[in-house]
Amino acid sequence: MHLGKHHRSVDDKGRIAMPATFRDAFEDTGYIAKAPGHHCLTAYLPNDFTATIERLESLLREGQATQNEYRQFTSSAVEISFDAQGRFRLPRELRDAARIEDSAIVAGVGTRIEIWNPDLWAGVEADTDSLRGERWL
Amino acid sequence: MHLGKHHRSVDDKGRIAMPATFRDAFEDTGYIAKAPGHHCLTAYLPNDFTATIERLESLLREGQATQNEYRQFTSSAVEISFDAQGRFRLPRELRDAARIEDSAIVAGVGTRIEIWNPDLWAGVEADTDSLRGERWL
DNA sequence: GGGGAAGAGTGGTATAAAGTGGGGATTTGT
DNA sequence: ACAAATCCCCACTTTATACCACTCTTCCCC
Repeated sequence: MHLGKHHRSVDDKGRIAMPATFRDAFEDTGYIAKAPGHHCLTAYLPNDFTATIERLESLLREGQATQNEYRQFTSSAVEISFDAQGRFRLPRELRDAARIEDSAIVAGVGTRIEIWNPDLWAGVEADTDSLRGERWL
Repeated sequence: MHLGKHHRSVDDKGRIAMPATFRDAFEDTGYIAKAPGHHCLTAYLPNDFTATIERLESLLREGQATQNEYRQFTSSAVEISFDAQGRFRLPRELRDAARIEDSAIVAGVGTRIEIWNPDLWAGVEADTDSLRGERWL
């Protein structure tokens, strides 16, 4: 379970520090992929990523997902590794897709970890219309 | 598992650099064949290629595939080898079939590696109709 | 509460690897 | 024998990786 929101700088080499609270869950590697719609990126633990791929491949075999869907997800994904300071590299392709420049929000979203452009994340927090917590609190 | 998308130049000798992340999976050789429909090419590791051929031959024996299907796939395939810089040669026949001229997209698509004309690949990414990630994320 | 140690986050530099382009020898086909 | 294609080197540029240095916060322990 991933919780908490962290602001992180992204240097000109695309390096970004994984918040320490999340980093402990990764052993050595992890995966980053574009979220469908590309409003943000999603970071996966190795096990979660392979499980996601298998779920998608299963849908593909059943004809419930398309080859292009599979192409977009797999080709957007990259394996990451951490340097001695706990940073990983966010390829330019992914930074551009999520409109991330020199800083980003790394947010624990329960089952997943998302990486956002700070301005777009502000939009998430401003969206109070859909807040109807009385249904689940 | 092959992941990531790479833009590569194709020089006038038909040479193209296999992205380093994929190249490590090939020992010395690999195979390239036209993908059915010929919108792109598919690169296979030696083991994957023989497995694919065997799957096709099995379908052929069961009458689930045609001789012409078998002819087209096997006759389009070429064995590739890498030069000291990690490049392989894409024969003109295959370049023409996939409309590849002076650059190409090499994409890791999970179980396979595909080689695309950049404009045609843009069509893949523009196909967002089928994106319904909520089913598998 | 103050001092010290450890951890987290950020920035820069040096080195290695990846990608690209080209020349020239050798082979192939006509 | 000639032209075209292929192969084998070499050279250069860009990008990624590994290291090192510094600041700031947090957490102990005295």
